[in-house]
Amino acid sequence: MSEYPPFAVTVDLVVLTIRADGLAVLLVRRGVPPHEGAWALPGGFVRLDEDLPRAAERELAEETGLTGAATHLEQLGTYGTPHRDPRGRVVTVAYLALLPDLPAPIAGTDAAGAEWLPVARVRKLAFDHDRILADGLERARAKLEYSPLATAFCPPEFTVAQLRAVYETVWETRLDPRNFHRKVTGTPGFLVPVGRATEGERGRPAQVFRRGPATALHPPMLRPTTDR
Amino acid sequence: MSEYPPFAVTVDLVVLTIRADGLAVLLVRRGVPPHEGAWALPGGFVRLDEDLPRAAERELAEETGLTGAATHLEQLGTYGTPHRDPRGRVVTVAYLALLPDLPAPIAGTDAAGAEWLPVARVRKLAFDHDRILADGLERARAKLEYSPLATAFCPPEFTVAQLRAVYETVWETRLDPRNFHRKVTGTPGFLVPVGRATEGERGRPAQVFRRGPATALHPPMLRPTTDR
DNA sequence: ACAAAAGTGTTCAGAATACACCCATGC
DNA sequence: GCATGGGTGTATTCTGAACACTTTTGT
Repeated sequence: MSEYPPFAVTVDLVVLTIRADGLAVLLVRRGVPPHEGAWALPGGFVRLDEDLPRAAERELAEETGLTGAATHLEQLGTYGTPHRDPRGRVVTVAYLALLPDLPAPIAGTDAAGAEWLPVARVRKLAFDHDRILADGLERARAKLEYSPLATAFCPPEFTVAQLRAVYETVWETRLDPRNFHRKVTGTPGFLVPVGRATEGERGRPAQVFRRGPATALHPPMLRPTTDR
Repeated sequence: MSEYPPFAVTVDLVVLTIRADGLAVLLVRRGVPPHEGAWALPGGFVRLDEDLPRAAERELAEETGLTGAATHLEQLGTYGTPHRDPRGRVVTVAYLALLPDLPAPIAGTDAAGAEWLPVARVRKLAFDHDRILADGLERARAKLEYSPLATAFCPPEFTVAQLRAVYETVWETRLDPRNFHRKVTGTPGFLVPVGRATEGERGRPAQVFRRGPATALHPPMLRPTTDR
């Protein structure tokens, strides 16, 4: 293989979650050049014997302490402009991960500087990570419409109101609670009732659901027509 | 960079067009090992100073003689399983290209063995190209719904009937010509009338259109509910 | 005149929206 | 009781499917 141009290959992660202050992305502060001190997406080099999704899972585990089971992880795109990394020719495969709001903070992380930052407050990221983050957000927003992906932001068991909060946060809109309820419970395979209700909350107790087996939503959830 | 694991990076192309016998993909017959003699997607190594989309364009030009202007080219996904190529660790960035049916056959091509093959007749491809092709087809089918991509299969000027034929071919369905006409002409930015009509065809002459400025379709075109 | 394809009008069914209203809990 | 949120019913509006029908050409 020495006859072919040698590239370095990395994976970078757009890890999104929903917190009290809105949609947040996991960022690390770079401790070494290039871009020392700048915020960046978590990521790292792919090992020679390692599959790409596995490398993404490994990085995610290293940064968050999560053993990926409960999470959604999908390939977002590949970025390989020649001089995106001053160290040499680095091609990065970006992955999008969606996590529920974690009760425990990030534990056992490599990068001591890892932090959740509300996406609205993200400024200048290292390399081309601004672009990658923007693509990840766009992907997430779009996929809420026609896939059951919103459940990836929820814990294993959740209420319709929690799910609605996900949509409202990611889309930055308000949705009618009554029509939303009818729609999600009426979409086959989206939600399966656990048969239990919440207790100790204000107001009437809510039914508890788990994610259903559907992989696509028919009909899709529709964003209010802001004529995007 | 010598401290990081060296990868080879290639681009592979899923080039689709529509011909009299249906949806067809551009394939080359491999002249050298591995998989010598097998059909494969066109592609090749990315140069060290070359951007990824540019590498894809270059390969497309080499295989088809096209100077990409008129075509649609988008990144499809990246495939990097450790042993997908027996020569070493090769990560390939796949691109999806959609072309109108070319009046001239493929000229000035490198790979003498390049040929259009109806997608229904494709059998065993080299490497993991079966998977890449399947992903490309799925992407194309899905994007016809919510993007004006179907026009990429048409020449610069075309009729509603030609556009409908694209949908019917890619989706393998029949669409009602009358409702289809109303729908596409009523979707803002999809089509712009040239102000001319066809001549010398059977039946009433058809208005001629060009692709409009829209990048997404609202409302989307809907596949007949085969309950995918 | 006839066949063929383009394009329009009309009807009907189902989906989205808006919102009145009732239900079940904590305080 | 009252506030709070969960959930249902219903009228209205909009969209898509079905299809009868008219228009404009070639033969």
